[in-house]
Amino acid sequence: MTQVRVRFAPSPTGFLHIGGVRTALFNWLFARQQQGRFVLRIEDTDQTRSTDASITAILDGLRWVGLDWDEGPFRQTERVTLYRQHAMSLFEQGKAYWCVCKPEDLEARRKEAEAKGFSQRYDGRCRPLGISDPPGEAALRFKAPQEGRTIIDDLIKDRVVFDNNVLDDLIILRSNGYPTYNFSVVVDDALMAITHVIRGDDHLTNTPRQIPIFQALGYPLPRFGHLPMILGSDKARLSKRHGATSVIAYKEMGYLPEAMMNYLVRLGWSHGDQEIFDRQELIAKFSFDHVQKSSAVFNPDKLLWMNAQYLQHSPPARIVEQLRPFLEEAGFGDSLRFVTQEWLEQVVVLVRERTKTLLDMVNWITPYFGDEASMDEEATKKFLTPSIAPALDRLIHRFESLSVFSKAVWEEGFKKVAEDEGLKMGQLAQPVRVALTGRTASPGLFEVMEVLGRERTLHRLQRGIERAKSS
RNA sequence: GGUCCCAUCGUCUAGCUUGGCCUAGGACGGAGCCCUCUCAAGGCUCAGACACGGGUUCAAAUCCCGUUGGGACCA
Repeated sequence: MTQVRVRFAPSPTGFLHIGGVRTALFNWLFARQQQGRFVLRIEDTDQTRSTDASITAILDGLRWVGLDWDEGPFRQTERVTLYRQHAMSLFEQGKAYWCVCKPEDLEARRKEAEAKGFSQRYDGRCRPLGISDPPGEAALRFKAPQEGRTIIDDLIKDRVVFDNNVLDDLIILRSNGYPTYNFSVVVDDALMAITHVIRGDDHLTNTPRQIPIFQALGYPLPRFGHLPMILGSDKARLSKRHGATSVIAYKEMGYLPEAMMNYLVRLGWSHGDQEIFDRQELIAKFSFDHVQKSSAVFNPDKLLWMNAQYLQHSPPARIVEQLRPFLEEAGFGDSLRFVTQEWLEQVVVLVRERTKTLLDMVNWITPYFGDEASMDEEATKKFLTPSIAPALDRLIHRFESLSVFSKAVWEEGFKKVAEDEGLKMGQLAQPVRVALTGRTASPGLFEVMEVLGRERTLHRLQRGIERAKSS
């Protein structure tokens, strides 16, 4: 059994998008499951569109989601001589020929063929010429097979059959000396000994063009697997107008990479009814048998739900780790120096079931920093009225008289005061909530007190009374 | 235009290989109820799909053919 080798081969023409991440993920999962190798290759031969910034963005994106590669990143621009050598070797073996057709002539002939309703492929007129030393501008064309059929036993689509007579002699080396996409891919996949080419199904029709090149070059064929595309809500290919498509944008919006991965893997793959998978489970359970053949619509709502699930169930320490940069960003850098990891974890547990992103979480955590809570005007006006002041005052005295500070004891004290004042739980709870957090919505009151601590709880209640009296 | 791919709730999907257990299951989203100190979370309930038409068969979401509709690639 030879070792499984897969690759992810993005073009560095922008950020790393959702679709690319999913392709990378499926490759990565398969590699890890098979104890194979995951190779990263940057297809940057289109120099007009490729940028270094984009390469950086792609690597950052992959690192963020934790898809680590075993080899590379290799850059195609550093391998151009390799492609030329292979192209020339095909020429020397009579498997490729020089084509001196001018681009404008090709275009004219194509137009004509189109008008007459004929096939628009290259007519092969330079093929019989046998030019050995082209006079000027010339491209090298591959002699594609003209008869027979090319059969792909696809890992996902099963058997796909193409008649070879639809293939034209595609250019492998342009007149400027650069290889074309279909050629450099084959040379790389062959030389890198890729055993399984797992890519988007937009490449499915490229595959019968590539297979004969592998064969002509004398390399063994990899297996192919063509993943369905990801679409936007209007069923068109996912693009910017459907919202954020860069993974890094999701990082910035406060998504956890593990939630992103879990969401993406379920987009096209399933394991019965299971929705939540940790990484090890995914590696163990992943199988091409259960990859969907049809394309899938990206659903931001479900991703948000998935993120909320991870926020609720991940170890608090993990969330704090992911949350810290967001707190810094929000201006809590200084406050962070005065709180313990333990306290932060406690606050995370306090608020997490009402948050869906780390950004949400920052907002929910805000009231627990500092001595004072920032007061929502409307909430203050509504609940901190002069009439509630006596009850709050009584509450403070009650709390102060209690020898222990604990959730259970303070809750008991609170209920007693409410009863004595003839107030329903809710009538006293809302004013207290506003006094403690500045807001009308918060976690359970006594959990809040626990996180604030005895002194700050009393202090904020006192301030609440002042507000109530002066309103 | 040519070639190829695809087709189960609005969306992601289970089921399809090996027809019957499917009056089609789960999840997101939606509606409602319960819980409740607010907001959530959670629990329960409801609405919601086998694209269409032919076959094959005692029996089809499942097999075959066609149609329609989406999509990709080629330039």
